[in-house]
Amino acid sequence: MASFTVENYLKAIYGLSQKQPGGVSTNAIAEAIGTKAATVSDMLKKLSANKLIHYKKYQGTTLTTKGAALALNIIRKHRLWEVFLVEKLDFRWDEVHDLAEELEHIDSDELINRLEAFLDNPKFDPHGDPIPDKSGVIHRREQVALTDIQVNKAGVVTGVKDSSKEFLQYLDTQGIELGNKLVIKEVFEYDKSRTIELDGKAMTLSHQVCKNLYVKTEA
Amino acid sequence: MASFTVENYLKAIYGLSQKQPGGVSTNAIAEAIGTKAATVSDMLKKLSANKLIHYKKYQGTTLTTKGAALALNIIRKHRLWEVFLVEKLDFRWDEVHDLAEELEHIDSDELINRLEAFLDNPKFDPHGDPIPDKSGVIHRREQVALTDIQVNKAGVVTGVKDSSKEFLQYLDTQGIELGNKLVIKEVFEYDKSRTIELDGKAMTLSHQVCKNLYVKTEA
DNA sequence: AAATAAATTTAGATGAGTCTAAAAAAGTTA
DNA sequence: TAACTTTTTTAGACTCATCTAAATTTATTT
Ligand SMILES: [Mn+2]
Ligand SMILES: [Mn+2]
Ligand SMILES: [Mn+2]
Ligand SMILES: [Mn+2]
Repeated sequence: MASFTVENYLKAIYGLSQKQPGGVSTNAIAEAIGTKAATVSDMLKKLSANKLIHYKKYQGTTLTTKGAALALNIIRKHRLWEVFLVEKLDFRWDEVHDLAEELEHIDSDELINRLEAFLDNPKFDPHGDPIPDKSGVIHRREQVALTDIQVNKAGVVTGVKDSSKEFLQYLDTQGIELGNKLVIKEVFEYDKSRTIELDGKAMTLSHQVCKNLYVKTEA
Repeated sequence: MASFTVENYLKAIYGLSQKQPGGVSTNAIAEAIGTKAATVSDMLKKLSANKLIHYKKYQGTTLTTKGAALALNIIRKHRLWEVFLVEKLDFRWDEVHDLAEELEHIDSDELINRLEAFLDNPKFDPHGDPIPDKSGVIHRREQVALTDIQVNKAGVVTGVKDSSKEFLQYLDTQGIELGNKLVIKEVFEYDKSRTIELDGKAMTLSHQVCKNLYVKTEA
């Protein structure tokens, strides 16, 4: 029903509102979508007219219930297609995002529900992000960044905060993947780097890397 | 690279040129795409400027090598997605066309080649239409319409000429599907209907139906 | 509280794809 | 051949999504 363009705006606003719950700025949307602020202003008027966002000039915007439902369905489709690409077509986790950006716009609930069943109802995508269910409900996992756990605390790698190709490929070079067990061995205050033991193997990770790696710690 | 719209024009021209090898008329394209002749005229100028078609005003159009290659790749994607939908997601053969119309525009050779391998390199789609290979080569099957074989001749159902929902669903009600073995028992000259034996079961088929059912006869 | 800077919106323009109505070309019939 | 019909193209207008440049509002500094 909604055009590709509208769907992309809604998805962008949804994503940004996770960080800026008070209202997403025009500039932030422009940057996320790769367009100009003037273009965004125009579009916000249209989205508002269609009751997809709450919008008052100069005040930033938030999704309406209707807008959020649409955004979540697109995210659901994006993540399920990513699972398909990795699990069934053997793509690597750093290769699937752009394809999913296209596939997410295929308009069929029946298709996505069958795909979900075909994939055995996965709850997380290849980057550890939760997959909204048919009603748009997301079950978030309790997980924390590696920077937030103490020395000698153990955990399992459950996701990435930065899912850029570059970061994912870096993790590949280090042999780090979802499901790995790790323990923090030492924190160097100097540069906040950490040495860890990952499935028995010792390695050093920069602060930058630790910030972007999520783990679930054992109760 | 080419827009959805351009891809749909190329596909339509390709399809129509199978019936009208001398050159496809503006009106025929308009009807196939569901648009107006004026719109098609405009588009033909653009396609011609992009060297995708041969075009002289008032003379009808044919695809260039470049245009045909693009069209065949879209057809390849369409048919492979249809196989996926039927074989992996358990859609019926009368349900997949519209979804494939969307999926065919996903722009990735890597994706479609992996999908092809995942499906075990099928040679035909769920309606019996041949799937072009990576280079755009189509291996056509020798098959004839049921109207073109003699009494007591046996054959195997290999495809449909009309792949409308209505016809496919009619075939479902009669239990006719690809792979069925049949023999023509009798032809009634009055209305050109035929009685056949299909996997042992006797039935009568109208001329209309026989025209649109393809079979491969045993040498 | 002014002045300045930054963010946002408006104004006006563009290109893709579409439409209706009118003109032109091609085809058919008398 | 001339008249009529059908097909195709052109002309002009519209929507959607975008842009640049200018105006306006809000935020920050002096
Ligand atoms: Mn992604
Ligand atoms: Mn998108
Ligand atoms: Mn089809
Ligand atoms: Mn299409």
